[in-house]
Amino acid sequence: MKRGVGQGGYSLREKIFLKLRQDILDGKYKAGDSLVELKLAEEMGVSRTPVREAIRQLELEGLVYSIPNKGVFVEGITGQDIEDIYAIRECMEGLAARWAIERMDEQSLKELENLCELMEFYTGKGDLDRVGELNSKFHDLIFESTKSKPLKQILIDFQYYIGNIRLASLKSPGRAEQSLKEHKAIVEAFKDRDVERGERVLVEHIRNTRLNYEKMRKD
Amino acid sequence: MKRGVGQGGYSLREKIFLKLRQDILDGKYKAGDSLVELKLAEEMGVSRTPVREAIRQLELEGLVYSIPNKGVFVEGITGQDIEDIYAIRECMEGLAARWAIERMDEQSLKELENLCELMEFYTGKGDLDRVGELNSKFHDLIFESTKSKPLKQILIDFQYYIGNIRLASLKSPGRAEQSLKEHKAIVEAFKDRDVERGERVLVEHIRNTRLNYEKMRKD
DNA sequence: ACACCGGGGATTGTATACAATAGAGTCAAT
DNA sequence: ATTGACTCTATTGTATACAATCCCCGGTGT
Repeated sequence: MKRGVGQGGYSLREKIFLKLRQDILDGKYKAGDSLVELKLAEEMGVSRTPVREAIRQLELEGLVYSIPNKGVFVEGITGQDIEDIYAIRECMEGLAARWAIERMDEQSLKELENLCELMEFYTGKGDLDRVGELNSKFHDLIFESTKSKPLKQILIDFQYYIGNIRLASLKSPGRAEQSLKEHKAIVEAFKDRDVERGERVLVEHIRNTRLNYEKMRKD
Repeated sequence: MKRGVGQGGYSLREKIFLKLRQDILDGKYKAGDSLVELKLAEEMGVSRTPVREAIRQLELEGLVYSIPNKGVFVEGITGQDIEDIYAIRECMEGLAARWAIERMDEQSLKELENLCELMEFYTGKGDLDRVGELNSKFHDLIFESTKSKPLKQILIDFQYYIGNIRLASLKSPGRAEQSLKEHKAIVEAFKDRDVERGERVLVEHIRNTRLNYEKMRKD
């Protein structure tokens, strides 16, 4: 069996989906660009079939739109979308905090603490890419701990959408240190199983992230 | 060109996607049932290709999960999922109300009012199926008016998920009349462009819907 | 100059053919 | 009887072939 995208436990379709999504989110394809199945297939050394399937999924996620018999076009996400996503997260992360605190087991709590310590370590070293990665894992773990399929689905998707933005935001001066403090406060509240406080500090963390993004956008 | 699913402006894939999703939501396929591409394709008189694409989309929505080279299985939505969805909507519809009131144009407002009047008419006639349909349109119009792609995407999907539940709930004694009152209050607040009040009555409406659902579930 | 119409290329939509894999059942060796 | 290897079937994964559609573009008549 020939392969053009490299192995790794995923099917071709899945790998292509992830790659295309990342490329769109990275801005490699801009809004309005057309994605031609055959062209993509050749670039990746596969047939049209898995490419099509990946595109259908992107379509459902709203990252591309397709005009029958004409082509599919990148929709991308706009600045407005990102603002909206932050606003939505401010609502939903409160819920996430509550459910997670109520339902999280001890092991996950330990893991959360551990992630926070790692973030501290890499923040000290100034390796912000790694910090961003841990940051994602941190929040993913909270989402996972809510044990709520619908909530997880939304928040994880959003997390991908704004991943790059958040990383850039993390690199603005002083933000990484502030962010670390906020994460520590979250861990403390979670460890105390204090729903009220957990909700408050997590929502505040999201708000600060958003404010930092808005400040950054002006420059 | 032969067709086995009937025409209607949609591609085969899209029709199959909608049909499968409806069947899962209707409980025609229960959780754990396996969906075999070839079988479905033959049942619908089409080839595997569009069936596959539809299944990939269902997978992304979380309604089925697929084990490579083994099969795809229905995940469905559980009672817990529905409760979660109501909780999430209670958060998000507040946001939706605010944005919709701020951004809705006069024409949509008129349409909203009109939908409400139609609901009154059919509630009087006791045609609750029709009322349920209008109900969906009513809320869809609000979502649309937020002009927010991320918010729309979430709420419209959720609306599909719980569509059947809501319809059943609407048929419990007295609920239709109560629901109508709440919709009228929503329209009034929207017409006055009163964000505070709009947010309050819409969230309250969702909460009542949820409470009614929970009451109904006990019987 | 301009509206109309038709050919042909580009692109997607659908069907089919072939490859790879997982798992169940069988059968022989111990 | 148990275990281990092996074949065989069901199913998905991928590639390719063919059909339908859209639209650009050039020709033609007025």
